[in-house]
Amino acid sequence: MDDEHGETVCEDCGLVVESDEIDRGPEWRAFDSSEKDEKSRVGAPTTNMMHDKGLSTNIDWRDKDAYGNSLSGKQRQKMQRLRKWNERFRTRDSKERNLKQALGEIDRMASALGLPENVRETASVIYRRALDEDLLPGRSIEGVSTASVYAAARQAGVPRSLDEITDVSRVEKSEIARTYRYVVRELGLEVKPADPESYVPRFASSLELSDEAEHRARQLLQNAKEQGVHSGKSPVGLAAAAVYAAALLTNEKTTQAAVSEVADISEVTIRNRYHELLEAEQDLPVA
DNA sequence: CATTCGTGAAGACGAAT
DNA sequence: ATTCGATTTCACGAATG
Repeated sequence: MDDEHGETVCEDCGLVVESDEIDRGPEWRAFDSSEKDEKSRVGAPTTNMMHDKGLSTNIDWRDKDAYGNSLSGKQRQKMQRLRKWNERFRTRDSKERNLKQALGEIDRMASALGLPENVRETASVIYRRALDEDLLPGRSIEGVSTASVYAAARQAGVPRSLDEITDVSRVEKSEIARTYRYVVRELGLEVKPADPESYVPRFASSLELSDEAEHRARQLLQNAKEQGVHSGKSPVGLAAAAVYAAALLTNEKTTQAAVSEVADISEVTIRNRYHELLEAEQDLPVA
């Protein structure tokens, strides 16, 4: 194992057997200590991202015995056969293969969306449950996978909008929404309405706004929350409006068009929302 | 000139029936 | 399955700087 390059290299011949495809780059940013607590996690020993939870037998690809000694020719051939059979058992029934494919999709989409690993884990768990409950018939693997990712991201407090999800998925938005609702209902999943604040960090950093502006945006949202200004309004729109309003208040250069761009929200909606936000701000004493 | 603002019609969505 | 009410979006023109 070549730790420096993250590659698995055959010690005998130098052949690179497997390059590490896992992105080890920063997955999330913590903007204050409370958020850090929210986002950080401690690695669990088992993982649901592998179709067998990583618990099934794996036969090492190296032709070494437990002590690291090389194997004789006869033993090598024997090991080859064992590996082959082991592989067959692992992907034996259709459910297992189904899972394998779905988890691959989940991983792909999660990567494309820059979602942290714990979200992929959650998505995997959700999919696994859906499969166990026989929710699959009549629905595509892709659709359920996508719905799982969507649900997982929201549960983890790092929501992605339906539009963003749609971009990386191979199924229609309407189908994702439909499947998502179905899965949530059938599995009794608890998904609170998305918190507008959880969108703020992403928008703010995309627009390269100062930390101060970002903080203002949060204040505006909390303020609005207390006054119940938001209800039935789109959380994304609220977040976008708060970011825009905060940029104005801190004299930073941004346009409605720019915010609208990164948030995938129409300018009109931003206009409507940020008026409401500023009104709410005036009714309450500023901190 | 770019950006922002307000309007009314049209589409999308969820809830209720 | 359809209807209804609220929200969002689009397209436009006007105002602001």
